[in-house]
Amino acid sequence: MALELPKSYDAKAIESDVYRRWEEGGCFKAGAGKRPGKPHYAIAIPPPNVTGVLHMGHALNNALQDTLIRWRRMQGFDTLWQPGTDHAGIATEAVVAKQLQEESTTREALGRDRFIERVWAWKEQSGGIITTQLRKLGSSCDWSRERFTMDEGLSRAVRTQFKNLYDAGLIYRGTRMVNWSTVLKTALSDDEVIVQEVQGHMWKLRYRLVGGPIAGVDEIQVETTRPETFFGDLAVAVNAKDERYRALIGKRVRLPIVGRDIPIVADDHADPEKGTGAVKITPSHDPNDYEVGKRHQLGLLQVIGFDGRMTAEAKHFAGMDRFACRKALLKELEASGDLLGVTDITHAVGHSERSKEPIEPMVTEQWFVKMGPLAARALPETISGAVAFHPERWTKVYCNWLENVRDWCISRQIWWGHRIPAWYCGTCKQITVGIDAPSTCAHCGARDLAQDPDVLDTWFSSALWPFSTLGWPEATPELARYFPTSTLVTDRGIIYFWVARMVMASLFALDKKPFSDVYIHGTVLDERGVKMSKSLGNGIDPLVMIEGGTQRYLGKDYQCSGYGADALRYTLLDMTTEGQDLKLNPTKFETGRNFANKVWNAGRFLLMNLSERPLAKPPTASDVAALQLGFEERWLLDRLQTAIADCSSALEAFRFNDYANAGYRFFRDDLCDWYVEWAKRQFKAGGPAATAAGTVLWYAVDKVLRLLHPGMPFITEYLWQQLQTTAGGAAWTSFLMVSEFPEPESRFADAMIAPRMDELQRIVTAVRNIRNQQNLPDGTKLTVVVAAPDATRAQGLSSHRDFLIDRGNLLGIEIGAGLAKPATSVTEVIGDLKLHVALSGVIDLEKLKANMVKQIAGKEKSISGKQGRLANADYIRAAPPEQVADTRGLLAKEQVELANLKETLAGLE
RNA sequence: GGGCGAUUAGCUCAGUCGGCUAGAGCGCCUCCUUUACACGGAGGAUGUCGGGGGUUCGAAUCCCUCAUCGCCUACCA
Repeated sequence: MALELPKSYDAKAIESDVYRRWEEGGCFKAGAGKRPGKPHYAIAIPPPNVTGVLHMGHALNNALQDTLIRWRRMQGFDTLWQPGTDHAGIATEAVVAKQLQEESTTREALGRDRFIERVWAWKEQSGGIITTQLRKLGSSCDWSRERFTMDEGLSRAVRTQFKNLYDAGLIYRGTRMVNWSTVLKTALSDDEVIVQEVQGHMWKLRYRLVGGPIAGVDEIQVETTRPETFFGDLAVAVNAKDERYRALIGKRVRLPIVGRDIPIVADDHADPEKGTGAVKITPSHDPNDYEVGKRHQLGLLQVIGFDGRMTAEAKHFAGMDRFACRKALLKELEASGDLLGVTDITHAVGHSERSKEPIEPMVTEQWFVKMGPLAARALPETISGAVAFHPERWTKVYCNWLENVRDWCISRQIWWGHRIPAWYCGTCKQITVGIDAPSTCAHCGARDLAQDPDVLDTWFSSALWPFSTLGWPEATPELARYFPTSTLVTDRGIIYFWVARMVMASLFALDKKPFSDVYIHGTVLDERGVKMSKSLGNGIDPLVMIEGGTQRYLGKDYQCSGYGADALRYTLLDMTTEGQDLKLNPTKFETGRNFANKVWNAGRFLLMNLSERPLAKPPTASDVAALQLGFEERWLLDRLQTAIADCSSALEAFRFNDYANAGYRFFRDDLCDWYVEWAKRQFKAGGPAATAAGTVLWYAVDKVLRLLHPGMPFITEYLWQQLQTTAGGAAWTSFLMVSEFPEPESRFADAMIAPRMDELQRIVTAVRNIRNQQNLPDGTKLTVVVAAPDATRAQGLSSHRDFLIDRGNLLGIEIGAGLAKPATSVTEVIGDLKLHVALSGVIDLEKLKANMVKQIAGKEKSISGKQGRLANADYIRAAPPEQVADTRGLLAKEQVELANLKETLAGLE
């Protein structure tokens, strides 16, 4: 069976089967694999939009979460990775509205109830594709606990939180200026507005003074980028300190075309340095002007309607789209001579994130959350470190936002979402807020109640996600067991509207933080450094990378045979360095594919050998310790301990690339390149040597599969299962996924061994280098003389004769103190050793000399640097003594090496 | 306007407390189809650590400054 493994790893052939077995084995369930005495570790997934499809950002986000949760699960923690999706109010409503449009109907024609039914139907039918896609990544979520923000339980959580906030005076209804989308016909929060730099114009308008000139002045000039708002002007503001206009304060100007008179008021909003120093005030359509209007009791005058068309106040422009109106109006103003000029400018304009059109600030009655007290409660959690950001720099960004937070507009004039649990009394006009629909008015007892038609901002329910998914407001066992959650893994883009609001919501609802650590990962960019997005055509589909297909990217088609989820995950982990952005292209995943293939083949090699030399059972540390271990085995075991420690500490610190690299280095360099090659000789030798090699190799492979598993779950699980069968066991009866993550075994650690192996490796490499340099084929057997400085060194090296002969592919080796250089030979210097390689053919002397000269130059540079340092009294005084001692020791070594090099060079002349 | 990040090999990036001749992957050059793997092995070449100044015995690393790129943020006169 084992021998039937194909030569190349084909992820497609195993991944779905492995995932199914995990699921059937209950491995994803909360608490799977937990061991006594271990704490809980929980992650609440950032719920993707139910309308969404998996993109590379999701792949990264979930690869990181899965790595963490698998690692903790294997460590025996009581883990929960809570999955689910978000109803994404405006986004989802827009999708269904578009469908209706294609059917030549509208949501209004359908009516509220039927429209919502329609959205649900759509959600049931095609929603949730993304959770299937998450499974293909290998995500080990507890799918039995999947939640949706509009589930009954979560909806109840929303109403409860709303009522509690309302009762606490932290939710209010008020008339405010909000961001208005004329396309979506709803208010938007600041977060749903994206500010874009656009090319625009600044027009200068003339308003004439009423009643003739004053001090020789008969007009006032104002500038605007939005002339159509002028119909709503209720004043012109000037600064009281501005000499130019002081005499005009209190006078009136007449608006052209409409002929309405408005006052000139003094207000600090007018900056004498900016523009003409006089500002037209349109309280209904500009946030600043709204404030000015309030200060001077100017009232309101809406001239742009909620649909973006001009109102009756715009005279003969009424009914015209605001931008068409602008154009027509400018013509008239120009004709009347009231348009004094136009300049091109670049300015920042807010656009609706969803529908893209410019936002119109509008004065409307909306629901708001009073953020000040919530923010004040949230700040100390972060300042104290109870909620810690990684990388740490986001702490400042987050705190800064909390300190300057503005009230949050939470009502949306759409239908898909949580309807605001507030009822208006037809009798006393008062508001009754309830978790369940009240039958009578709480104020007057009347029965004619009408519920507020609006729904809540999607982020209101998202803010409750870490605890609403656990059953809050019920005191469920899950809430007691997994809350607060442990780590939140997310993108910097939603620190404000999601992370901060979860902290505030959680502290308010439960008086507990929602999580302890927030890991902010980078953004996925294309190879040019531009953020990936569907509309730009620079996205890379994770599923195409996993399963294969054609990837259209930056105008070119890439054929991908399917790298597999592990390759995708490994590559992403490898690139995840402390929150830096990731520049990707479709071939980048070869990194992971190649490594996965290497893992596959190492597993194949072990399986082949175990099938020839079966062991009674998978080896434990004690089994290994009971063997007569050779130097090479002890070296491998020592390196393994380092790898285990490095992987663990990297994951503890959210250093995903270090984790990936520590595993890679050990696997590729130590295990494959050195130990496996050595083991081949041992297997050939047979007997106890073969048994020891097989045992140690299995032990090491078992450990390294565990180490790699959180990052590359499929291949490691599959190989591990194959290995279970080689000792007569059965596959799929237990799972690597829920078995123990390695911990360092101190009995296998030996600090003396690595430097010794390092020297042997340098000797072997030197021989290979000479072979290559002299244009000898790899297979050429060579005879080597190692001249050691003394008998002790010679003796020490002699015990590694077999290793040197095998790895250096030598015909013979002679090791001794002060051995003479053979007649025709090439010499390489390795520290205090001289390595003479006997050669029969023609020796390329020039190459040797050039190489020697280069080495000498490098050595001399290094030596003179150290000599200079040691000659410096300040260095001796200021540097730590160990440092100085190290420098002295290294210098002495290098001097011996230099002498050897020079002698060798002289011998070549 | 304010804030943050980045700038290290041809490309993509590591480099933790300032300390040994600055590393990896890809690409490149040479050799090797050796019974785990050519998605491989062996060996090799490649650096003004963005520029300038400073602190220090010592700077890729700390400070100042300039430049370029990116992100976030700001009341659209």
